[in-house]
Amino acid sequence: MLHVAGRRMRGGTRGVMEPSSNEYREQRLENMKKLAEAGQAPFGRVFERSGRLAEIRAGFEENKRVRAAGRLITIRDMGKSVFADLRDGSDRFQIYVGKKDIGDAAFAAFKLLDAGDHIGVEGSLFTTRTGEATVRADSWVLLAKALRPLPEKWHGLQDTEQRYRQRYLDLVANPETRAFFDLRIRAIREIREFLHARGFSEVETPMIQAQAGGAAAQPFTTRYHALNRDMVLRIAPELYLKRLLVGGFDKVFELNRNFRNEGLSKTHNPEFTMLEIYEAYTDVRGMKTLVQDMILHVARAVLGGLTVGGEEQPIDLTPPWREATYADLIRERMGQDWFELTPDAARRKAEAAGLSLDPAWPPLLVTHEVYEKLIEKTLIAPTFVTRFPAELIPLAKRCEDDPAFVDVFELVVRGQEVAPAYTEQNDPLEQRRQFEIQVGDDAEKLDEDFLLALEHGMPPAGGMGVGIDRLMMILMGRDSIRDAILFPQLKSARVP
RNA sequence: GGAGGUGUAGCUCAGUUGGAAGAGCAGCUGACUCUUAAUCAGCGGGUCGGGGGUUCGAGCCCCUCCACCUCUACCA
Repeated sequence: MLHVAGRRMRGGTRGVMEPSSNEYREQRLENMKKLAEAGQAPFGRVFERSGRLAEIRAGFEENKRVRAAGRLITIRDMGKSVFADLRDGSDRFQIYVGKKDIGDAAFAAFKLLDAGDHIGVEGSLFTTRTGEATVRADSWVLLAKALRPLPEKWHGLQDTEQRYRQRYLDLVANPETRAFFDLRIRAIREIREFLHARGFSEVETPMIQAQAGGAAAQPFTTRYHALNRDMVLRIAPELYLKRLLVGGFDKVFELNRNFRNEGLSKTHNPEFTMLEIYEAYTDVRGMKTLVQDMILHVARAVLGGLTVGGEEQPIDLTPPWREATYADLIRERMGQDWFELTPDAARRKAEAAGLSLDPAWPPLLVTHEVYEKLIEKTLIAPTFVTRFPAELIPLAKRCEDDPAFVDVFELVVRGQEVAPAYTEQNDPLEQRRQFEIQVGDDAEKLDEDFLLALEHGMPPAGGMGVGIDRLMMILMGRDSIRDAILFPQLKSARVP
């Protein structure tokens, strides 16, 4: 086996990813052997450090004794002295290893180290002639040998496939990747704190369910052996969160993974992180305030301001955000008489605008295609699109003044749907009718357990879902969801 | 699922009309006690994604398979 090295797998015979023997690995194995002979165990154990490198930097004092640990990133060998950079999860820090300081044997052994190795050093802090804070080592210990080289230091790791398959290399080699995920982590923490501060309880509901509900998507199926039956992974937590409303949780949220059995695209990953929020005794207008406040809070906390999305296409989140009805947006794009046109005339007009339409589609779907293909992607600044046709959304309540529409909004930013919110349907009889329309003749698919819960009385409530991966894409100006997820789904490189 | 693009050294990339596979970084050897992409001298390193074909000759042309990227389809 040659050269696989985690890069492209060999074609036709899809090899299981296995260690390749190459020159680099052989050399490092040789160095490891020599280090062991010099008394350095290649895979060490605990090393008590004075602090992370950022803490050592913050507490810098000339001649202060410190113990520092990290990964060797670069090594600048000057002969009888060596400068090298250590990196840990917090910072980069320079160390200096001088032959006179450390002794001939330890110095010779130090030269057997390779970039990528983890070491610990003990020594005193000083400032170099060029003004850089540095640890002058008087002893060092190997903590872990790296048998493979890290990606190159200038260009980092560019190969998209390798960046996703071996994300750890991307994280080591490309600081901006690490920075993105640090911000994602921070944003999620801020969302939780924001909701906790407003009295919401975070809950966990089943991911393995007998029946998929709460959205219209294909589920992943799985087999529960002990019960001898097929189960599905949830496509949404909605119906369980509503059961909790019945049970008396009047402010709840869940922030976790959903699974949808769909194709991959730059905006779709089959498992994605979703925030769902339900609050009793409010409605979609309560959700509007909540989501706006929440996104503003996250933007301020994580990015320090309300201009988001990076430099290429900055988006100003300063409120108030635009609000427009679905029908008005359609009329704005397709003409004021759109809803008075005959179905044929509307169809011709949509086709003239560049859409290709399925002949079987009723007027409602033709109109919705106009919205999805011609309008949504043009909404760059945050926009609440309200009052969708009732047929499209079976889990929401009708508008009080016009039952043809439901009392909902969809928050669209940068042409992407970020957060749908509803005044939730709490009438069990009406909910049953909607489900019956949805499932048609297949009565077995009716979620009787959920309807039973509703019959015990669900308080009126506002509910909302926020796609966290897409929210991060918008905040950070990334075009691909694969850049927003640590380990995005890829086709397998392994033999089944 | 469909269309297009891409795949060359560990990494980042060149490679002309089909005519002897290259550079930088990394690696190895040597020099060098304040470097910052250290510097200087020298040396190795290739299944050109896999398989098949055309040709005197293929990294380059053809077929096929694999992966990634983009568009598209599916997706409330």
